[in-house]
Amino acid sequence: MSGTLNKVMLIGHLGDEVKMHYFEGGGSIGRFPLATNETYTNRTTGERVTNTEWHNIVVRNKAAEICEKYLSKGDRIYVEGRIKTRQWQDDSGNTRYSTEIQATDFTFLTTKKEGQPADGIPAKPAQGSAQPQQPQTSDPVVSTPEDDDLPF
Amino acid sequence: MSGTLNKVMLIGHLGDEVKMHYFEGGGSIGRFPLATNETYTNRTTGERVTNTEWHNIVVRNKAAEICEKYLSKGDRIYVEGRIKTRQWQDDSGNTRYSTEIQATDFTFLTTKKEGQPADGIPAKPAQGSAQPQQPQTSDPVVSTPEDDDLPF
Amino acid sequence: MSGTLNKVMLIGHLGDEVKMHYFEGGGSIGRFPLATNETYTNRTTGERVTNTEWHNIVVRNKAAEICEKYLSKGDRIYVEGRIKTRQWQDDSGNTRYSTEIQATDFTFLTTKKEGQPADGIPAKPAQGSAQPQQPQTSDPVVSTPEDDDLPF
Amino acid sequence: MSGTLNKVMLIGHLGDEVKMHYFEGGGSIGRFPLATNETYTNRTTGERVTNTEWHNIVVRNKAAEICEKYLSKGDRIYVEGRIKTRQWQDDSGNTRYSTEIQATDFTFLTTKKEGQPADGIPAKPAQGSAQPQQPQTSDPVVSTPEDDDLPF
DNA sequence: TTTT
DNA sequence: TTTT
Repeated sequence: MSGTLNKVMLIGHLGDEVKMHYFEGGGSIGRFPLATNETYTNRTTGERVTNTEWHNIVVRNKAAEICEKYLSKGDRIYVEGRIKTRQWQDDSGNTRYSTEIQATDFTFLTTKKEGQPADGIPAKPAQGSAQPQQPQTSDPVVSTPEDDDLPF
Repeated sequence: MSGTLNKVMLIGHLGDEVKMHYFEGGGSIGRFPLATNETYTNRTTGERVTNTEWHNIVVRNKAAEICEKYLSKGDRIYVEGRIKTRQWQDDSGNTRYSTEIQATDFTFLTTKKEGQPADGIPAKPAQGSAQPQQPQTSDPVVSTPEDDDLPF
Repeated sequence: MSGTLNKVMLIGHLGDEVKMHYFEGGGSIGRFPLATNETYTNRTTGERVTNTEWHNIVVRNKAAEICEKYLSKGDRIYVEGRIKTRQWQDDSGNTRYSTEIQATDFTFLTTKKEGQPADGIPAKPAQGSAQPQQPQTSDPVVSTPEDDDLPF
Repeated sequence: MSGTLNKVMLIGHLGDEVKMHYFEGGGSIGRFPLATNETYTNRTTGERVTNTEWHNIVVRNKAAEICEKYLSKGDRIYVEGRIKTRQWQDDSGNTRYSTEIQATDFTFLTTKKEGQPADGIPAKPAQGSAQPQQPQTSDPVVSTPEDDDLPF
């Protein structure tokens, strides 16, 4: 069942700090809002209008901790991931939907001042492999291994 | 205001027919649900589980009419677009959110039997340009020109 | 060192069979040409012209073996990867360049007839992880783990 | 003729200034090298190695002029486009290949100091459409209209 | 030839 | 060398 693709690529600015949530089993999840902009030119008035789109970014485990450590409100980041719409029942019994971007890769685009890794963070955290005698290639982007996903 | 990117790329199957809506000014909009799949292997039980993600695709004007004409429920399509979350107030006065994919490009991936264009639809419909003496390059994908967007 | 992105996404048809090469250490590499098309409308003559672009796809290890097993000349596939230009000296001492697409993910788009996996191939081969009590999420696309890259 | 996709997405730094070339018919072309990085950890020695990949970016017409005006060596940019491999015969009669990225969209990622548009450049230059009474939506990224392509 |  |  497949032959499908669900991919999102965003470049935007953090609208707030990364909010972490830690689980008993040792896992963690980080969330932050990301803003992208779109510009209109109203054909009637000729004025330019900017619309902001907010995306709910979700990162997990080591990647989440890296984000929390190095990202701040206002920073620019490239995020790659997939769209996930969760649904739940509200108090009135209505089905409600919430769409998130589950991040799988990201790259920091804000150049930080001091001894901060900005871009140069330890890529592919926790990929945890050990094949001797061969170089391990890692992306310039930080990838979140599928292996340590949590069950939600 | 910008330096941002809001891009979605999906390959999936139509969950229903394209539903058209025509406007007085001559514009039109088409909507259809698109399914992408994700596969889990439950680590405890070892069984494989498939989750389906549904995306609300929105196409406009000529592109919408092409989709309505050539796409059917079950067909596979590549869709490129941007994420747009609209909000409105429900009857109880709560703010509700609905996330759509506003398609900017697409390619039909289902091979149709008869004299149907399947892939070979007239690309870049209504791009409406006329620069003489030079070949017009057009993408293999159908692009929806920004110019004929409607105000919503 | 980074903050960069090198990503290629292709949908095309195989121009030939997957050619495998096996290494002593147990690794393997598969290569095949992939065709994408672009359509021109010549503005002077009004005739439509199709240009074909050929991409050199390179897949490694388990992913290569899956490709060899299930892909044939003419099949359609989605390939995600990165651009890599290798250079070498030709017989005349000139520097020559060859650009390849090193595949990191792919999805088969040709629906196969019989009991062939077509889409439903065992995703994420060899990701080889073992974290108990949690479901392993895997993409609908087949990912080639970075860990088993070979040194070239 | 199609159902194919040829898409490249890069974030990198300019290795040199934008080199312009103007044609008699009024068209223009801009070229610049773009660097992306990839990081290895050599499994034997444990040392981290950075490999740089150079991409030949080609931009046309108004987009080229915007690039020349606002981009400098070292600047970071997001480039979207397609892969195009050109071939020609060298002096020895050998067929030689050169792979370029024909840019279709881009976004400046370097924040400029002074009154420079950096990100806020006039998007969608020369899209040249005139549909009254409706807002024109334009991407945050600069798009190069297909219409003014030149015949090479 | 870029960047960190 | 693919596909429509």
